[in-house]
This record gives sequence, C-alpha cells and structure tokens, in this order.
Amino acid sequence: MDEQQLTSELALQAIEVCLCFHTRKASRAVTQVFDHILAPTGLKTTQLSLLMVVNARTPLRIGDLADALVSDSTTVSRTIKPLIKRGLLLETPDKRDRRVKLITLTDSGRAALERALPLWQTAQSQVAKGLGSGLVQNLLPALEAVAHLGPSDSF
Amino acid sequence: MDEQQLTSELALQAIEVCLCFHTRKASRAVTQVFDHILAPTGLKTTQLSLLMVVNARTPLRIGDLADALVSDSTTVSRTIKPLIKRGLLLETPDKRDRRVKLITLTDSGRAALERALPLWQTAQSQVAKGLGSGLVQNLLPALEAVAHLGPSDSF
DNA sequence: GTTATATACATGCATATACATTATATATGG
DNA sequence: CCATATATAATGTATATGCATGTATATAAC
Repeated sequence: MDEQQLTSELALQAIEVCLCFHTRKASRAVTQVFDHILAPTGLKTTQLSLLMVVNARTPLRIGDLADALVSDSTTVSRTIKPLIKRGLLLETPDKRDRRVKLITLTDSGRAALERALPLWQTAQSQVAKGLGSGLVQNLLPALEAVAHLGPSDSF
Repeated sequence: MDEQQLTSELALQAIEVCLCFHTRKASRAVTQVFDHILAPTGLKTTQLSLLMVVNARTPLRIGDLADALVSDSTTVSRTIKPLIKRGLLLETPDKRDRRVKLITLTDSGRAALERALPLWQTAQSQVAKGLGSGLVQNLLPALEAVAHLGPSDSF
C-alpha cells in the first residue's frame, strides 16, 4: 500500500554521526585550503608532508614510510615517484638487504622543503585561526588517537 | 665547512603539528577500519556515505551533492558512476533546467544501504570504543568546524 | 532578439589510495 | 644444503580527488 519505500531512522542518523564520513569530509576541506595556499610551491600537501617525514628520519625504507603515514606500502611506492622524478627524493638500494630501497631527501628536496615552509605556516595559521585555539588543542590529540586505531586486531 | 645540509627546526616541528597531515593520516586510518569491516557489503565507505547523503535529501543535484560532501563537482560526477552502473543511484534530467541532473536513490540502493547499516554500526562502535567517549564527543564538532573552513575567503 | 555572461556538468590529466598478485631476496627447518 | 616460509617492494586494476578546460544550457544586457 505504501509505494514509497522508506529507509530506517538509523540510515538518517548514521550520516550525522559517522566518524569515517566526517573525518574524510574534514580531510578534503583542510586539504583544499592547504593545496590552494601551497600551489605556488608546486607541491601538494601530501608531497610536502612526505618531504617533512623523510627529512625527520632519513634514510627510511618504504615500509617504514608506510607505517609513519598510516598508508599502504604500495601507495607509498607510487606517491614518491613524482618526487623522485623531480629530484627531491632519492632511492638507493640497501647493500645489506637487496630487497630494501632506502629513501633519502636530496639537497634539492631540502631546499624545496625550506622554501615551502613559510606558505605552510600561512596555511597552518589560517586553519588554526578558523578553528580557534580551543578546538585546535582538542583536535590534534584526537586525530592522533584515530590514526593509531590500528588494523582492527579483532582476529 | 658543513657538508651535511641541515633543515630548520621549523621543518622538524611542522610535521608534528600540521593540521592537514594529521587530518589526512587520521582519515586514512579510519577509512581502513571502515573499509575492512564493510568489505562484505561490496561498498567502500565513500560509496556508503554517498548513499546515505542521497537518502537523506533525495533528489539532489550534483552540485548540491558536492557542497554536502565538501568535494569538487567533477569528483562527484565520477564517484557516482560506479553506483549508477550498479543500479544503486539513478540520474534523471531536470525538465526545468536541462543542464541539471537529479540524483535519486533507487529501491536497490535503499536495500543496499539498509543491508550495510549493521556493519556500519559495527565499524562505528569499534572506532568509538577505540577512541573513548570523551574523545568522540570532542571530535565530531571539531571535524565539523574543519569541514566548514570554506575556501579561504581571503580575497 | 541577439550577444554576453554565468551556471551545470563532463573530460583530460595528474596525483592519492589500497587490494590482489607477482617477483625477488632473505630467513628458517630439516 | 636445500626446500619452504617470510619479508620487501612493484604492478594491475579500481576508486577517490581536484584543476584546467570544454560543452551545453540558461539568464542578463543591450
């Protein structure tokens, strides 16, 4: 008798509270802000982050990089390719284990990183200002907790 | 005299506090959890979210969908394609404005959404438990604030 | 009413993301 | 020492993301 099929109330509530949806939406928003501001540097935010991570712990294996980024190693294999092609990162074989590729920041990469930092600071400040210091103080620890959820060790 | 080039202290601190990097990292982590749990449904979390959003406000134009997702309309144009191909979403031309495509949830799409909800609940609960209720209560409003930063209206 | 402008969506290109699979190299068990 | 198992990274395929650009339609200017 009711032609129009209805979804459950749960379906309507779920989208309002879904931790995955809201995290991804926030991720798109903040990425858009950073990417716009960083555009003059020729680096996407993902790429600048990669340079920063390698800079902090160089040299790194691809697997270590994947762990640090909470990303798949096959993803890292590919995301570093444009940076290697541009000479910002370098991959060298590990003598002691020929399976391993060590990733290092080149001088050119270090220079690009330093050049990008002022614009990074602009983006960071703009987002922080948009949120207010209260939210920012809450946000970073919460994001860290999310990032370390780990792969559902339910097995 | 110093052969080894060094990066500024700022470069090392930046990666620790970068709101973009940490939001993206958290986004990858939570997406991994949801995608693993949702795998049996044949829906990625992005796709389930899309069904939920369309369900809540059907019919929707592609531009409205892009606004709701804080995404680019060209991205939405493509992300809906697999769902249209599988018959979960339907696009129909708007008689009053032939530029517009109206997106609606099909009966099949509604059914897929309802079938996925129990696993969505599992994923949501697992992440919420991993964070603790205190963090969850802080997280959602903060993510909403990030999502509504808007396109740097600094011009 | 014709032209100019703005809007809605799609396409080409590039990067980002991850699973399944494959290739190679190392470690381990007998 | 060899056979098997494990670890590291790359490839094939698919989705996700956005900018620059193109195309069709609609609205505004005149």
